[in-house]
Amino acid sequence: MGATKTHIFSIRHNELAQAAKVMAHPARIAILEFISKQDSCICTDLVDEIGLAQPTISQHLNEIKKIGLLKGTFEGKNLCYCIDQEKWLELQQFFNSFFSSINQNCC
Amino acid sequence: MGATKTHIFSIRHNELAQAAKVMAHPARIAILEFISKQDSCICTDLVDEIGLAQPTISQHLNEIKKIGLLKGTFEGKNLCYCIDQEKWLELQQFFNSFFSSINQNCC
DNA sequence: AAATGATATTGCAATATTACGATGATATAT
DNA sequence: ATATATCATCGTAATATTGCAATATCATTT
Repeated sequence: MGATKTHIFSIRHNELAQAAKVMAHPARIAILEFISKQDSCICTDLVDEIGLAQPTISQHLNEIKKIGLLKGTFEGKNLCYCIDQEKWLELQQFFNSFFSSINQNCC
Repeated sequence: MGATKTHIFSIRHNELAQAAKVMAHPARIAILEFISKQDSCICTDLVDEIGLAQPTISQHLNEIKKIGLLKGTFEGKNLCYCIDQEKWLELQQFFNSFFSSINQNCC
């Protein structure tokens, strides 16, 4: 017990949930917003900006990276993380079509 | 350790994250979708439809209720849960404006 | 080549989430 | 009134998430 029973749900439902999960933490919301405001983006800036320890920021970045929302250079010094525009728009549409599909009223 | 440091984030970031959290589980996505398709909605239908135990469905419904997404009759037999249209649209706009604000490209 | 600076990884503790059996509450039917 | 049906709550086990110190990695300086 305790683990989400992903196998009983559709792929679409699982994917939506997984995408939502990435945004289900204020740090990741703040990170996405901060990165979008910068010309180039380095993890240290984020550590200063957000106020969490560097490993924690790194972990959050990884969660965002996992679903393909970040692109850029990922190795070495002075990394440049950027939001993948294409993926971001795809996600926006994904959410929007879900929101739009829930529109009937019954009460 | 272990708990989200909500106090270091803005109210807006916390609210967005909290709303995302509600959708960050496939059962809750499925529940929202199922309810929107029904004329009236009873928890037992959901138990049959989703395939989780009744207390688990009840818990998930509660998470959705907490952010005000459900309205209807909540006591007695044959409950009628419905999605609050106003709140749902509000949430859709909230997400949409967040998605739209992340649109600059740096790489 | 050693030092430095920036990010990643590991390991672990604290807390949150998920799930369900048992039980409780409440409304309707018999 | 008793039985039944439906949903809520409690208690608890299993698992996931969050956060950080310590450490590792890796590119750039010196």
